[in-house]
Amino acid sequence: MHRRLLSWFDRHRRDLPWRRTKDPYRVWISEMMLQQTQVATALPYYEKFLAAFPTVRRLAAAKLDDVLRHWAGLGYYARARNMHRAAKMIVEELGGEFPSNREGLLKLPGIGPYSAAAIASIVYDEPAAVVDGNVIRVISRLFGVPKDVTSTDGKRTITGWADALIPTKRCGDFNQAMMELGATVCLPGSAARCDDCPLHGNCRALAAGAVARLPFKRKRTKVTKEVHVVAAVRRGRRWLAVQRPQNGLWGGLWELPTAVADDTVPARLATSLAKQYARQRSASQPIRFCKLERVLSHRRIEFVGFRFESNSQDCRNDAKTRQNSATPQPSRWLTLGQLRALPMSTAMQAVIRELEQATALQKA
DNA sequence: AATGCGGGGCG
DNA sequence: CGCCCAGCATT
Repeated sequence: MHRRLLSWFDRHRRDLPWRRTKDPYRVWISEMMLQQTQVATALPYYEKFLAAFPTVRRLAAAKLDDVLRHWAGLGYYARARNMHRAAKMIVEELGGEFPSNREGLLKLPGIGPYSAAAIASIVYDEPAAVVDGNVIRVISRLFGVPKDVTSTDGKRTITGWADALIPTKRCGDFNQAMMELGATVCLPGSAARCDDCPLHGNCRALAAGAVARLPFKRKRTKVTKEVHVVAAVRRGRRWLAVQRPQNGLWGGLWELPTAVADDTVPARLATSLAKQYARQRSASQPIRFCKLERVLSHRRIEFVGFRFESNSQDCRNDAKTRQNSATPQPSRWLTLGQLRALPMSTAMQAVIRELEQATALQKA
């Protein structure tokens, strides 16, 4: 496999300016530019940047504004700021010499696992495997990795394969070949050009007809964050429970009066909830009894619960479902035991457990 | 483990 | 236009 890949690389490698040198400074600049950035985008910047800052000492001596000016348009400007800082560190602390191994490179700002391995392997021939987006794609297909590559476990698996594959000779070329394959042949989705791939005989995804589906990535269901305010209103031994609307989240389940917090202060929102559902003109001082988080498939909800003491005596209508214009949802005054018998989301069950503990503590 | 950080390419 | 791409630092 190494032989096939490297001979393919020898024949098909793109002639890129940073491949004509083993100067660590120039390789470093290229690797910084290529983070999250395609070759075609970085290309016009590379020579101009090096013309302005031909050595690490010149870069270190430059004004940050000047460095940023030459970076303008490339994006992720922290890369330029980190490069400037790293250049100063190299000049002032390392006598102008680049760290000559992965370990030392990793200490520089802006150089993480990928860049450290890339520079160490290309410049110093250190057998450190790179894992970038291209390598993730190639390896996930080659070995048919069924795991979500955005997860810690999936990333560990890919890195494990990469470390196992890295040869002791031509390490830099091997790394570049893997990335080149991903960038030009083993393309995302159905753009993959498997007919042209030097490893098509080794590829489990190709054999299984799964190329277009790999690498597997968890759907980025954008998780929205919400704060739900809960009002626990007590009259003697009974608490006010309401039923949620039939449609939507937790449709038809019961709960303590709850509302999605907007900009208002949670305690104020809870107070207005308490007044509305208990049909009172005023409410007691809110006492916070819980703050807990529940993660659903598409949202992360923080429940903030407040307890209220109601002074009205009218609390014996527990069995009856009540309807009125102010509270369109059915509501009941119930003991904790009765409350537990109602269908409720696990989130609301957790809130009520907190409520029980808080009131038990209060008695004790 | 989640989030912010740009800009380019795609359909 | 919205969606996908994907290293590092920070929290």
